[in-house]
Amino acid sequence: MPSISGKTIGRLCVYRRQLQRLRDEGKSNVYSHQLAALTGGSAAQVRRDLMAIGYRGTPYHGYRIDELSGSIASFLDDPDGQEVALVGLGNLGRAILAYFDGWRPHLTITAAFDVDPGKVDRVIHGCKCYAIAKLESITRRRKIAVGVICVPAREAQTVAEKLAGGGVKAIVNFAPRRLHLPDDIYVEDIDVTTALEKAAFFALEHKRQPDSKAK
Amino acid sequence: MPSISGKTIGRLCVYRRQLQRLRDEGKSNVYSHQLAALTGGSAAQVRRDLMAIGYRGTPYHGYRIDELSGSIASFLDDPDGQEVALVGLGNLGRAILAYFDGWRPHLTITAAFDVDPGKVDRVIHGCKCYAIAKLESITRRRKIAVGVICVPAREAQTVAEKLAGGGVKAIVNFAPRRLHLPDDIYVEDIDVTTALEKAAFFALEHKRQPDSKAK
DNA sequence: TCACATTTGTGATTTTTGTCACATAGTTAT
DNA sequence: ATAACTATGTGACAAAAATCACAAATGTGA
Ligand SMILES: NC(=O)c1ccc[n+]([C@@H]2O[C@H](COP(=O)([O-])OP(=O)(O)OC[C@H]3O[C@@H](n4cnc5c(N)ncnc54)[C@H](O)[C@@H]3O)[C@@H](O)[C@H]2O)c1
Ligand SMILES: NC(=O)c1ccc[n+]([C@@H]2O[C@H](COP(=O)([O-])OP(=O)(O)OC[C@H]3O[C@@H](n4cnc5c(N)ncnc54)[C@H](O)[C@@H]3O)[C@@H](O)[C@H]2O)c1
Repeated sequence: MPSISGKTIGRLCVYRRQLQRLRDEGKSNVYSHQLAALTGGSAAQVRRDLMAIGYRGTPYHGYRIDELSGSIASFLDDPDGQEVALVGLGNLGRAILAYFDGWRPHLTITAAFDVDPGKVDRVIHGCKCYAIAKLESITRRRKIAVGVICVPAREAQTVAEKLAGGGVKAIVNFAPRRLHLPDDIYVEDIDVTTALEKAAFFALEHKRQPDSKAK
Repeated sequence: MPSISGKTIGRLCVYRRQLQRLRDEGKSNVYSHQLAALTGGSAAQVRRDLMAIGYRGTPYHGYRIDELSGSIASFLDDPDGQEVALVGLGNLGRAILAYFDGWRPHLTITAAFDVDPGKVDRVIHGCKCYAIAKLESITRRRKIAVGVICVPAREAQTVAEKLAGGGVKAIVNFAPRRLHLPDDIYVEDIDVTTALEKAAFFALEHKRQPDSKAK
């Protein structure tokens, strides 16, 4: 079975976003090399990725934006929609809640959890905050399969286990800790600190060798 | 010249963070397989990465935590320290500012920029906010080489060009837009939306095939 | 109609990344 | 000593990802 790579999935998300933008601009067709320029890849890469989901363009006309968009959507999205649980309403958690508030209807953060009694039972950015103790029962009852972890690093593992216990199958983890979970649970780490340190390193390289053209 | 891969750089940052934690726990030595378990890689991977920076452990004792930590630091860090400029003090920008406030001294966010007159000239989370018009002159004068973009997507390209114009050499970009910049400027994208959509996809896979053991 | 330009789809190839496996070296126990 | 362990460093290998390059398809224009 020709399973599809995680990198391709990521790029498909990016393609789709750019397609939406092109459609808003009134375009109806797009070439692989245009999509490549917009997303920072190569034309061949784009074609390979689209091949993976079975959508076929037509030579000379490229891809029909609406069709391709729909093709990606039917590949990536749950037609019933998906709910997301977010744990930890600190600075980051609230920023994310605000950002995704009113987001596309098929993927919505519909439950938040925190230990802080000052946040529990309030509605924040359109999302009800529950006590952490209710996490497992609520995710299980509502069949929530996606979680976001925005709690301090020390709490991350515990929270991850609760999410897993509540039937969550995929987690976006902002805490700088490797989560130890059953193999069948997908974890996408977002490590802001590492990203910054990495950038700092490349800036430093630049200072160490003021000439090189390396990317 | 045996240039070092970006992936290795990223992992070195992660190793270092875990080393610090181990040291705080009073440990003085660590084995490659322990570091691997802590960071989610393999022991061989860890050894390869450390080989890349030239640090050598000793069989049976593994690596000395303080030495290795220092080795990584001297490889990654600017001994003079590095300043970072953050642009866009919205929800996300402020969360990041709060998070890195009082961070390790060698990498500090020391200047923030925004268009909003309500934020300009105030000090937020220990960081002075300047008018966006002053970006290029301030980064240039203070030789700031690292920037973080937290402005709305539509403004990201313009801001990126200003950063580049001010001599910034590496950028962490939170806006969901591919930045078009000279090749010698490093860009690290952090795409939260894609991360969430990707996680949602894998959760969905789970629902589509309730059996598979795939990671 | 036919030469020519443009773009897709994909086999072949290259480049990058990660893993294996084992010689080497340090440690312990007898 | 020396046998038995344990862990590193690294050449050889395997897997994954990206790129190349070209046949096939589509449109253009004389
Ligand atoms: N803020 C950032 O920009 C940023 C950047 C990088 C990483 N992170 C990571 O994201 C996480 C959150 O960061 P933050 O700045 O929002 O922290 P924060 O301290 O502002 O917020 C943490 C929130 O989690 C809640 N919490 C604590 N323990 C909990 C538990 N067991 N169950 C449920 N809720 C709990 C707290 O009540 C608080 O609301 C941290 O792991 C941090 O390392 C944040
Ligand atoms: N908040 C999140 O969790 C989140 C998640 C994913 C991506 N993002 C991305 O991060 C960026 C910021 O998100 P946010 O939620 O903080 O948005 P926000 O609207 O809360 O903040 C944007 C800030 O940028 C400032 N700004 C606007 N134009 C500017 C300019 N030209 N120069 C300087 N400052 C300018 C605004 O005054 C405002 O303070 C966006 O691109 C968003 O797509 C945010």
